[in-house]
Amino acid sequence: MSSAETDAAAAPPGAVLLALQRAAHATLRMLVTRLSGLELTGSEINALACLADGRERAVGELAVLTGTRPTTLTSLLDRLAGRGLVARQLDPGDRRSFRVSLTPAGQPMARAALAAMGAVEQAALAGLTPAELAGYHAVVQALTRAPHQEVPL
Amino acid sequence: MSSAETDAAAAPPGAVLLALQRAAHATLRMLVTRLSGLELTGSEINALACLADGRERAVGELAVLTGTRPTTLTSLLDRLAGRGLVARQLDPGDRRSFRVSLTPAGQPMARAALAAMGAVEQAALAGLTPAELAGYHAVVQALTRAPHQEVPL
DNA sequence: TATTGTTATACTCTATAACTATA
DNA sequence: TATAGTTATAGAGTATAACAATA
Repeated sequence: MSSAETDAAAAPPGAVLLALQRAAHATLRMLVTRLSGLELTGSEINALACLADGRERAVGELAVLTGTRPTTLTSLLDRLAGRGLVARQLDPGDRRSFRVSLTPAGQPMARAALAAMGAVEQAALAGLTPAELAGYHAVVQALTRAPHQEVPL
Repeated sequence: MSSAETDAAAAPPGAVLLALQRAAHATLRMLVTRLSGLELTGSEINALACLADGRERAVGELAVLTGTRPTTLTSLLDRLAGRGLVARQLDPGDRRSFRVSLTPAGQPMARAALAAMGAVEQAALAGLTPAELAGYHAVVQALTRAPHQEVPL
């Protein structure tokens, strides 16, 4: 009974997060390369892909989806809005909040961003099993939701 | 026979990479928070953790390990060297190349960085199975090694 | 000629804190 | 009082191209 639980995070400590950083950097560069014709940065691709389903989101919601902070999104959205790809509208229900949405010009860009992600995934994961993919999602979700605690040294 | 292969990258396209970005951002912030007493950025933590085993590495090797570019590492290593945490020495075997190593002051910092990664992993992954973790590593490695091709739109 | 790493430049990402407006 | 988001500022990350030294 001990091995299943104690081995879960075993192997060299840090290997999970080091591999995560490498993969995140590598794939983001792949996306920027694939979409180089669109002149988008990695974070812009990430944000557009999160909006590709056509649903409006508050800035804070988009920050959660992209893994960034609202502060970061302000300038990123300024840039996308300046290019006419997204629009910000006051939320009538809570007028402190903005609803971010794709413009007609932004929709194909967002779909292209999401499609590029799908293409990278297909190219990379063709030989893997559904069980491996399910394990991946379980681990990544657990990491994302991990306690964000400060631990004094 | 179709499902195992066709489903590997199925589910919403982009879900794998979007989740990867969220997890990478979230965990990096956890590490910075945990190690806030050490005044290290996320990339510095990542680089130090890669050096924590005590082995010297060329700048290019460290770039591969961290998922960054040599250009990025130059200023990062300048900063760590300025704080006396790492040293760069000419490689006698290839005098174009630098060997990067931890100083005595850098070693405990690097060990702390790696230990923080291990702590986040343990906190997050306690309930997961070895099979899930193995699936995670398979997916992340496949993503990292994916073809880095440019695909015209 | 090709490669390693740095330098220079410009832009993007990020964190912090202060601020506005709204709840 | 608390929250959503922006603004301001400063520092860190990134890509590109040009460069030096070495292979």
